[in-house]
Amino acid sequence: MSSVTKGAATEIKTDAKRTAVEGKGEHKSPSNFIRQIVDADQLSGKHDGKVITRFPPEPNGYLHIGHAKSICLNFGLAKDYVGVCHLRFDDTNPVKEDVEYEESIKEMVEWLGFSFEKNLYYASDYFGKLYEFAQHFIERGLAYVDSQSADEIRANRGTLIEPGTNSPFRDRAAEENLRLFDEMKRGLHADGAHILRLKIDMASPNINLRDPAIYRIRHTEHHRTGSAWCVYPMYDYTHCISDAIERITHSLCTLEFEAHRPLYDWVLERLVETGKLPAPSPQQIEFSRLNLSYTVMSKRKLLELVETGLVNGWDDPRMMTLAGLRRRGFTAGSIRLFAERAGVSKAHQWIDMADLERALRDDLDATALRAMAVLDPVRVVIENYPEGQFEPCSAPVNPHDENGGRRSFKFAREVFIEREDFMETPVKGFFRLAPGTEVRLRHGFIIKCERIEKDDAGNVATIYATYDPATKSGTGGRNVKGAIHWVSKLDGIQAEVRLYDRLFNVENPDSGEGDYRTYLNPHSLKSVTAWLEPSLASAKADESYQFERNGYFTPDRVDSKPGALVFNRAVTLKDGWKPS
RNA sequence: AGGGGAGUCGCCAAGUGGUAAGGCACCGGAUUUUGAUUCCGGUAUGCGUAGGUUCGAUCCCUUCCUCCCCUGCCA
Repeated sequence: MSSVTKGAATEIKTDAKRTAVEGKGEHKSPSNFIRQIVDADQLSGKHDGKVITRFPPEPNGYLHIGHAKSICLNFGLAKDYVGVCHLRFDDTNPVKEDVEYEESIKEMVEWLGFSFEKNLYYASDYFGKLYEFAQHFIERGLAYVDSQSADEIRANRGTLIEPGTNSPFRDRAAEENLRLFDEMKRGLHADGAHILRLKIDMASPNINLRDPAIYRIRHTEHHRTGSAWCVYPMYDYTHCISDAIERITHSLCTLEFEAHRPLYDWVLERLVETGKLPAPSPQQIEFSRLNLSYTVMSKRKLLELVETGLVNGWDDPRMMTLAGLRRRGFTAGSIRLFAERAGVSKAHQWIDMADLERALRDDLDATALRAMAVLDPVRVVIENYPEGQFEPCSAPVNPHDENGGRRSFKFAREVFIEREDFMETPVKGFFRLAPGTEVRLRHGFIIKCERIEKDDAGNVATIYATYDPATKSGTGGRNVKGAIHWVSKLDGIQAEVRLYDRLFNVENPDSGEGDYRTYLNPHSLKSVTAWLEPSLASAKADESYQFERNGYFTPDRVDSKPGALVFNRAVTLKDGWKPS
């Protein structure tokens, strides 16, 4: 039987491969071990051909790039198999959760391009059912109320190499357990006075099976159920049951839950065998977490960065939160592309920040609107161009889109160019502007540097040049090797541009050697006043621009206002110039 | 009386008995009014290690090594 399954699965795989090669339209994701499991289940008809996954965040913080991987995996898998993916809030611990987080999570999942309108669930909606099931476990002698203190329980749990010892309350009669559990629920006991535990095996080599706690007393308002409950179910007990209630077929989670799977299965098996839950049960499958170089990802550290003011909030453009990435100028498409390129496996994944940046460039090159902007301006005076006149110039809004229209700007006597596009004594291979040499002002004319003027500090203050009237862009005249961007003083506008760099200056600030905060990059944010071409005056947040030869920029969704624009640099363009 | 996982190119990652896909990075070359993009071409005699089985091993068996996770009334 297994060989039949295997052979057929191979055929399907071959099919998928052919589609990927031939298919111009629908994009097939690459194979991975999870898809193999799903393929096998499809073949055996285990779930009647259905694929139902879920993304189950606890609303206790903001989503980051690591969550994006999980979101793309779960929603992507459902989409590819014509199934559905639930968004389920795992809201079982009211002391840590808040609607603010819930709203942010929903917003970000939607932003990433995934829909959950008809598939929004809450673990808290199952509190009633979960409580009934707990009584059921008690009645069957599979759960008991433990009245030991937290310290005692910890001490009796044993260690990694020594078995635990049974609680003195382990053999309480079912009736008494039921009564106590009811009292716990009715608020008759203080936090910590009692706890409900599954009765499994205190000597199990898997510590998760040493009578795990499944209900604790918490006299706390829950953001959805208010004060209806004062006992709250715990993760291991809640998650598997929630999955089963929703008929999740494949429950994907990260590697650290591997040791919890036997518990996941234990709970469900016992509920299925008495008909409390339907078969087949969902299957938990673990994959490796995403780690990114030059950043930290743990909720605790992210929170610390925000609270100590090391960054400006959860949506600081340097943060790897989804809110931060969006504000920085990352597109949803680029994050989906990144997640797909990263892939899924059980091996530890250490991905370079450069890969994220590369995905953004790849996504934006095709669609970003083009404009010229001079970030570090130096003045150029065209001495043979009369004052008070101008020459209209234009350029495609997007060179990859012939129907995208054109933008206009004016060439005039005074323009600004990038300081780094001029060298007084050019190194070998430099083909921009230098004394006596020519360069093209992109979309404009060829100019020649005649002489320069310096300020008291010895910096170039003004470049005096002449232009060749016969070389206007598009007229088919002669050309030169270099072309640089520029903005004329006549119609250019000024704006703040924020230049971001990685937040940390070491690959793994989390390595454990010293405080990660000592590795903060002091130059992660630099603000400049730039000259922009006039078409940028109407730029809006959520629009991505390529500042030609510079990088991709987007108006800051918080600080940018009409007339007082603020742009964020999401990423630079690749710079292939290496002086040699 | 510990248990559970992972090791395939610089970074990811397919393949799982028939002689190492792909992406990113990198290196050439072509085109280019963005030193971008695009396009062509190149890049693992090798799959942590040492043995074994086999006509044939990344894949099966055994040894060893390295790394990660688990002792919350967090998820």
